[in-house]
Amino acid sequence: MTPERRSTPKSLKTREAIETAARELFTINGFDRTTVRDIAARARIDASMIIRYFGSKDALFARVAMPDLELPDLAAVDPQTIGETLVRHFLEQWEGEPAGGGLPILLRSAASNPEAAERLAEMFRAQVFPAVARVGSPETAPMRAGLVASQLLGLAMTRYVLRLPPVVALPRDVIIREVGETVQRYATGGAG
Amino acid sequence: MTPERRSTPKSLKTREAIETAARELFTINGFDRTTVRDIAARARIDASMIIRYFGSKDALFARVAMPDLELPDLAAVDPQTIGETLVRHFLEQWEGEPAGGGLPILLRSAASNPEAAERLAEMFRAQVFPAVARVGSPETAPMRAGLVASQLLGLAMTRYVLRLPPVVALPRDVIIREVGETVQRYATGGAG
DNA sequence: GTCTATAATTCGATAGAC
DNA sequence: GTCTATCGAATTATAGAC
Repeated sequence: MTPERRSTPKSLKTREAIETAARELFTINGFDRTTVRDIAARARIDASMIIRYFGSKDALFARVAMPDLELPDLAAVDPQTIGETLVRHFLEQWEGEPAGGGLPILLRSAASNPEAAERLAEMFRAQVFPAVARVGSPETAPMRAGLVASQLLGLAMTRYVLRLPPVVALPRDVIIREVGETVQRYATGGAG
Repeated sequence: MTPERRSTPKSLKTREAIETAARELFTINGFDRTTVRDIAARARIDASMIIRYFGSKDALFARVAMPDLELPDLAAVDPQTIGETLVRHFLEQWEGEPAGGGLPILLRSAASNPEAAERLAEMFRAQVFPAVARVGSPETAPMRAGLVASQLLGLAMTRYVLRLPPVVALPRDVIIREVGETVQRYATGGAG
């Protein structure tokens, strides 16, 4: 009997082990400082398997660095709490699952990897901009979304990448309140 | 006659050529993606000269990546305009001189280079924190300074590193007004 | 499907001639 | 003071045995 063609458990397990190890190391050290050998060692397989399964280091990175904010429908929430909702969701995305959602990977690598930077920009354009556009004047939407992005990315940079002590120490509810107020003002164009 | 010992014009010129090239490339590509050969080629000298003059690539990076915000004395300005003052100064620091002040270098490399990250954090701790501490309750100073840092770094990331189009397109006075209002609230603890 | 062995580059850094 | 030549280590990726 030939083995079932629709699923190969052994190789699937190896693939997932590689992807998990890659996500963890890319998140911690960024693209440049993560080697194929490091990933292989963590996944407890041989380095050549990574090339065999994914073709190249770049292809593996592209595979595991596909963030999705999975933003809630902002039209359904109270317009007065849009800021807090965005910040809360953003925090959960970062701190939720291990190696949260591909976003940390991109932020780590965006500064020195043009492809990662483009992908991060694209994610904001595709997910944050439309959400913000819905709650204010269309003509100021790009500006408002850009300001929202600047605050959210700055929060992530200082809290998760730079790990500035006072920002790391901030309780989650304080961040949601304080930064939420800023995002609220940016998103709704409080100053016109 | 022995040549004057106190100054060696030839070597000084070479040193400066190396430092200038290094600043430019570190700013564009970050630490990891900049090779000593790249720097040598841009400075139009041999790669071995860089090691001879600076000892190592790390030492050269440390030499050219020493940012100084040169913040104005915030005690001397109107407390109601501290936010705008901080943002305006921050923008001028970035956009002023070529390869503005070492700050872009650090931001490019901070995500994947722990030493650069530590140095960037130290710069904020040494220069932004005291300035913010002066205009509000001492016990909330770290939190307020951290929030200020998050917004300023996020602005830099989106405008100069990621180059998000709507943030790049923002006129300088709009940034000073909008982001300045946020920084003002963070710095003075507007929400308690 | 997995591993050993290695090719082909590229890196930072060194030695020494001139 | 500058360059040529090169070392030794590390990198991604490949070829082929089992």
